[in-house]
Amino acid sequence: MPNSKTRISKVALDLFIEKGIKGTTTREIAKRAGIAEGTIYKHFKSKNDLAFKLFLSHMDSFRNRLLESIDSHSNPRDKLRALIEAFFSFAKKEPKGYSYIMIGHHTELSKVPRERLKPKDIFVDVIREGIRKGEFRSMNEELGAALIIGMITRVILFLNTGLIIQGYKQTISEVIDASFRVLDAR
Amino acid sequence: MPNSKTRISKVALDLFIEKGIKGTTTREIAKRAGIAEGTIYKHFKSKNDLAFKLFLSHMDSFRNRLLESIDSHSNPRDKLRALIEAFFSFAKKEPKGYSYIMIGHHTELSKVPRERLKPKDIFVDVIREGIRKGEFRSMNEELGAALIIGMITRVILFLNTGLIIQGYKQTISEVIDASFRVLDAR
DNA sequence: TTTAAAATAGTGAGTGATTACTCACTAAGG
DNA sequence: CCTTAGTGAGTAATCACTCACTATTTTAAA
Repeated sequence: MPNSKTRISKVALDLFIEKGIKGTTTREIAKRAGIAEGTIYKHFKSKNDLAFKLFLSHMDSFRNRLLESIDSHSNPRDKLRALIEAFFSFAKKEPKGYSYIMIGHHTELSKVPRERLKPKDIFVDVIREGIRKGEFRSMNEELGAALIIGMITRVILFLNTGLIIQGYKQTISEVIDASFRVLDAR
Repeated sequence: MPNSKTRISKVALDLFIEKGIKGTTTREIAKRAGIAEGTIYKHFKSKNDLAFKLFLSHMDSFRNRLLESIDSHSNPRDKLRALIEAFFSFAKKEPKGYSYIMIGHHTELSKVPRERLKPKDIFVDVIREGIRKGEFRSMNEELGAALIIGMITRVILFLNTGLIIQGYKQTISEVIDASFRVLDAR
């Protein structure tokens, strides 16, 4: 019966987003999940272990969505468009998971093993392929990924904080256009 | 003798970056600053007050650097170039201040009064002017600012974590070029 | 200028509240 | 019967902050 474990994870995600990891107490997690405090430690080694496992699971789920989005496409331009759409779609459909990935970026990402495929790597691969095929201008692929991911994440932040009021679809298509302007070979 | 207050601020900045605000204790601040714990409370209402005042002061100093960078220029393209250069320059010359602004973005920015001019607003103003003068393509100015600021901050993050290995100057000039490709009217 | 009073700066032991985590125990499923 | 799941009171440590006190600086009246 993995019900307790699931509830702990759900409640912890809410609280970690709301009050931060350090600002959330194990007592409150237990209370909201309707279980005893000790039960948390039957499933997780520590509060930090819970926070990290949660980060890994949402990061992997995000990365998998990005991977799925590109495997129906063959040329780099289509792949990039699909990646950007999937990025926005994940942020919209799983706002808590997305928030937690962004919040945990500073504290948790450094603990992730180097070999684990991260969302960023998918962008790097697509951009590299695009450069090789002459569709994208020649540049450092990591720099290209930074430019594109930076635009996407900051736009989502502005959308979520109400700074951008125009429609979601319109905004996504403008980000895609801007991305091609940044990357496309002349 | 404002020496104690200065030392508290310096040491707190280091610790807040290293361990987060919640993860830093007043005891440790006092110890590293070489003063008694009670002294902190002669200068700041609480630990959170210290964290917030620190955020405000570095955000203002950053914003002022951006403002200074543009007032020798008159056309929007030159202003934007100057803004981007000043952004990178601040991140390089005051890495702790810059780090703290980025780290406190989530938790502290929401406490800043709406009327206070923020770094983002300067980008919005320059982009708006560029659009009005026909130098930049017509678009939502907040969206434009999000695209440019997103590229800059993510590139700095990649630089700081060693993901981009190529030279600093080369990288800045590529970010400037990319920004013009995003904003320029054809 | 002298000096007394007031305000400010600094101290550090103390406090009550809170913390993550443990442990001896019970329950139950395979 | 043994492993796993769950309990919740208990614990030692730690926390931000206070307070009674001393030291120093500022103020301003004589």
